[in-house]
Amino acid sequence: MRYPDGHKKRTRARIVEAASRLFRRQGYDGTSVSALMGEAGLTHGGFYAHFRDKAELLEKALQAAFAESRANLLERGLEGLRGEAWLRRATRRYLTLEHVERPDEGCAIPALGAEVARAGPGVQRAFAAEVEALVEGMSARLEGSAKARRAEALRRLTGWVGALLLARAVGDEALAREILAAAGRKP
Amino acid sequence: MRYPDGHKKRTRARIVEAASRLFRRQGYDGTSVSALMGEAGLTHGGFYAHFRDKAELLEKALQAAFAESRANLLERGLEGLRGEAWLRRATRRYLTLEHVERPDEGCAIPALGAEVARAGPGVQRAFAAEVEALVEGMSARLEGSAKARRAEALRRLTGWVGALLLARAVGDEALAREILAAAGRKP
DNA sequence: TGTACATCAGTGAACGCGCGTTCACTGATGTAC
DNA sequence: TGTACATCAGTGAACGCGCGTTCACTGATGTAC
Repeated sequence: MRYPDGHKKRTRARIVEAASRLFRRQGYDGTSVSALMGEAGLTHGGFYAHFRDKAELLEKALQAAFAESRANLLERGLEGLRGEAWLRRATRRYLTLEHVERPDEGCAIPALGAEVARAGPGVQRAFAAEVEALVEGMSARLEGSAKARRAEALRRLTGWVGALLLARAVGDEALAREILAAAGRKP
Repeated sequence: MRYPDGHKKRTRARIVEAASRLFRRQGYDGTSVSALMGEAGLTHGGFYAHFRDKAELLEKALQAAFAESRANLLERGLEGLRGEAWLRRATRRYLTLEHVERPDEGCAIPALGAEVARAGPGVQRAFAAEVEALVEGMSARLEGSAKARRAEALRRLTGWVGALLLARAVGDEALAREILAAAGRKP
């Protein structure tokens, strides 16, 4: 081989990371293959040596984004927490103005959910599997029966996601703050 | 004039209605001027006799969609209801599988929120004004202090929106049902 | 009542542009001898 | 150690296509006389 072992693999990872950020910031349709290859320090032609098509990259980019979200919500200082203690800290971490303003480093659901809803079955399956993994992780931190924990995980996640989506769309910092605060309140 | 009074106004309304449905179903970027004029029974060239550009139409289409949502959530049999009675009925109306499967007749927030977040200030201002009107209407149906009512309206709305977005994106009817049920639960 | 004209909503060809994808090629490197 | 060669990740021109927008034109109608 002319390149050291793992060279292509690392390039591929760079493309996935660039796509993961750009798709969340500009949308999937709003990000050209050219732009994302440029962000990874490459030209557009080489793309198809790494991926079948742009949709396949979306699957990989979603997986990368969800891995970040799971780390943010379940790890990074939140490892030992359970029940209300975990929920309070995770909620506070999700519902921030920084998260509203930096979609490229944030949760993929508010950023790309609507486009995934219009995507092909491969993308939707990949997305659903990532959601399942996140919900599983959240359930494991909650208390009560398995059924109640899963329902609460889903309910909390959808509340977070809707708040972020709305806070971003109104384009008004004061209203965004109010939305985050309302969504973070006790029931 | 060669056309009866109000002819152009009615054509314009037809374009707005077609756009309102198509944007929600296929996204703003995913709907061409040609496609939406065709849906309104016209050809693409006439578009600019009615609107400055495609973004201006998005504003009008959002206003039309929000008017439908306010009617669905605040009227159409829900006029006299207050507090828990209204909330239960409105929640049941929003969190349905039919709403998941028919975005073109549904709420604009899960369908277009992410694209509005990336749109210009005109679109965002129009969107924010419609959200304010909806939240105002919801607050008026709730009980407690003005502050508490507004916070609860925002919290409920974001919960609904997130549930619909997630239920659509997973592309799996069973999981979608579970998400809707979890989001509709009592806290 | 009948005819010529002015109006203007709507048509459709054309514009420059950027998209996703393909493909013949390049050139830096590891290997063989 | 030095040289010729094979490899293949990455390049960039080219493809057909559909986009948003412009603009000269059309033709059905209301109005003037």
